[in-house]
Amino acid sequence: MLNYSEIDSILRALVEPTRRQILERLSRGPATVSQLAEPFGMTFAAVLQHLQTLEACGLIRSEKIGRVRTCRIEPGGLAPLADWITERRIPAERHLDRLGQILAETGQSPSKVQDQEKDEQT
Amino acid sequence: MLNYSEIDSILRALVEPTRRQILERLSRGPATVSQLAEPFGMTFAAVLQHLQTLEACGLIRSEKIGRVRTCRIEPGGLAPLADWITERRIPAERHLDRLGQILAETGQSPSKVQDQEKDEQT
DNA sequence: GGAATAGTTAAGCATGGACTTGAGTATTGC
DNA sequence: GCAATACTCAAGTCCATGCTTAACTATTCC
Repeated sequence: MLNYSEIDSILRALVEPTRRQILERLSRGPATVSQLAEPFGMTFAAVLQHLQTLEACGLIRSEKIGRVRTCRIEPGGLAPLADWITERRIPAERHLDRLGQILAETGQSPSKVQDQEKDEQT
Repeated sequence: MLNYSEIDSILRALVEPTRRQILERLSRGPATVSQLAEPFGMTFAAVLQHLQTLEACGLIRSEKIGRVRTCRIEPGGLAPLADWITERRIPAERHLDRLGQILAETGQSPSKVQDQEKDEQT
């Protein structure tokens, strides 16, 4: 089973538009904190907080050489969320398949079919 | 290009743990508002607000028959987010591939390779 | 028709998180 | 050494959002 709080921290990181923009910028190549802060109409400190959030949940990685910190995408960072989505899409689609199948076979009312499916929750 | 605010509304919906739990419950089959509210230690009205949020961004669908509203998963609801993730993973991985390739071919320092890649931003 | 049920809406409170300010530290260039 | 650069940290403000309460509507059962 997947780590619940990992998904939580990734979603909390991605929900902020500025952080998504930072990710887009970094997906085109590494950048320093100054370079990342420059295009945004906000303070250096604010961007730094976003970077810390992104790094804390494993979406980016950074390395400080001298006084310069360079940030880059953590390649597998989005994998947990991608997996979470996959896990939630498959049951939903299987459910639909079974529903359609049973309806076609028996011609029962949808409510009766739903009652049947309740019993098979795994 | 993908609709920016669609991703935004989906992420805002998913970031709330209660709403993710509601989705998990619904992925096992349809449920009424009362049924969905029951397991949560919060008021009916609060759960209703979550349901409205989920429906507004296309993650669930609901239908009212008589005085009972039945909710179910909207099968394609997570697709825009899944696509967004895919689009962001591929460039990141391609970048890594190119970096490795160039390093292997030329034996240059990583910083020089990064400078080259900056110029080819599309 | 009237009570019970199922849901809906609006207003207000409380908390979390984004952002700013301002002060501080480490590194580099002269 | 000292000024400039690049970043770091802490405290405080402000606003969005989750939750509650309370009043309301529509439907069903007797």
